[in-house]
Amino acid sequence: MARPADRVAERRVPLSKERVLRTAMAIADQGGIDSLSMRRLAQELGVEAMSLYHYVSSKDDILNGIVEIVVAEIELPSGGKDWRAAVRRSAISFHDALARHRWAANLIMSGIGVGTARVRYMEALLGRLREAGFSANMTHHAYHALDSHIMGSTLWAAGYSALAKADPGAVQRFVQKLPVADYPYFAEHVDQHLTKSARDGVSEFEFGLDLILDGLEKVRSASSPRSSTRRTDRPIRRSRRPTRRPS
Amino acid sequence: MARPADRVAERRVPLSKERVLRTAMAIADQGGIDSLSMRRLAQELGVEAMSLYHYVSSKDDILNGIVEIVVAEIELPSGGKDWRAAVRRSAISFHDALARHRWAANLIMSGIGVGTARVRYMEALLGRLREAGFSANMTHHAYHALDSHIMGSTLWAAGYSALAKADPGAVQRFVQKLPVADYPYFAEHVDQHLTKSARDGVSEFEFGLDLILDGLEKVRSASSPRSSTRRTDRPIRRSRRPTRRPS
DNA sequence: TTGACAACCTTACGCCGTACGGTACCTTAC
DNA sequence: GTAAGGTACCGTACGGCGTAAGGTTGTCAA
Repeated sequence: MARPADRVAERRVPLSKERVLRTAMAIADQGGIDSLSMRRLAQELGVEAMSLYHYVSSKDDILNGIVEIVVAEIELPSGGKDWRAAVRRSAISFHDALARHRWAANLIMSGIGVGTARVRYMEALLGRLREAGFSANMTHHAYHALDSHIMGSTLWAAGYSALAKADPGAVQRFVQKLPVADYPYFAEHVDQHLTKSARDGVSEFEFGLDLILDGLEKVRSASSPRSSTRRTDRPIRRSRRPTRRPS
Repeated sequence: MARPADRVAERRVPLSKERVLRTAMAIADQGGIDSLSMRRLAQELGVEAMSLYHYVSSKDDILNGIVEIVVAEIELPSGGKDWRAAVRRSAISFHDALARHRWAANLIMSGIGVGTARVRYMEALLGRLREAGFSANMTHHAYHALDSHIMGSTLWAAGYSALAKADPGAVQRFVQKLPVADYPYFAEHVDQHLTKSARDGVSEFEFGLDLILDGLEKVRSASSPRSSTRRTDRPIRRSRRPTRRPS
């Protein structure tokens, strides 16, 4: 087809895993995760689908990769006296990252692999909690309470906004169609979503987050009443050596 | 190519939307939501794929339908004085329903339609909160805090157990492979998941749930001080009752 | 007997992920 | 100069997916 000279001149940016992942993210950001197919991605890169397999091992590899990129965007909790403020900021940063890439939360939750960025985030948050005086057990619970809230909250918002984007006005139509007399509270709730003024400036996410943080602080101060910060009463238990047979 | 007589004798249970949905649920329960395809479902019913379209309008219709069935399994919060106990029981019931059908949480969160069972559940919970003395605004926030926690918590557990089921020992191998010295807290966290004894009998889900409920009760009793003369404001202890539910 | 109707099937289209096997170009060695 | 080998990319094909369009069969009322 094209003469060698043309082709040489044209395609001298020879792809890379980085570029593949960035483009995949862009597609997912724009058209949703379902619009990301190998063929579509290849097309975007001016290449055939199978060529991508020189840089990634499968589509799952791509999905893992773009999730890692999102997780890497999260601001890790800083050190210092105020554990609450540090954790709060990190959680909001997490929330924001997921809001920027609405497909990410669903991917994270659907049993995808844990990459280095994810481990680093968890390590930072867990460490920050331990450092603040939480016991190992309490830290475990605190982590999951925070993580659940972040994920659940963001997933809901993502689903809602996806629907609102796909079909604006669908919510109004839906609520007008149902017997309001039978579901007054539901109607009220939907109304609150439609008229943002009712939400008094505090997002649903931050409200729940503060609820959890307040509860945690109470537990923390109750369990270590006088000690200021470093009170690692228990040494960090090493992960068990292979007591079981290493496969 | 069976003869007419055979066919008449054999297939005289002529399908129905109910039967289609039940079978779809069974497939999803057993092999995960990805294993549910129209062809597979039809095969299970001894029928061709296109025949299903006489009972459902699309695959999404099926997904909506099975989600509704799951939601209908949730125990609605009962009336009475103790709003906290009522909401708590309902939340745990929700959690259990999602645990029985691990694909459901992901479907609910991915922008699927809201059916009557879902509306009924929301109405009951919202109404119960209002009745307990929460303001409209507070009820809105409380609902989302609870919902986020239930969804987030269950989604995480679903993903984790799906991975553990698909490849038992993957977690151990993963944690042994990473540099424990660099990620001591992460290693500790994983260890806590592997040795359930560390979890002292209170599930991650219930811990977070009680954190939220305690926080809500505090807000409630602060905003309506006179109505809290009942004994409901007991100290923040949670009942140590093990939520046993043989599935 | 006829004809309407419900229940179910056949075929086909355009997607999808990816296994397998090329081919074109670049670098390096002789 | 030329041959070898590696890197980057492409063509073809397979089995699966959801579903549009239309065909066939069995049942039953008129």
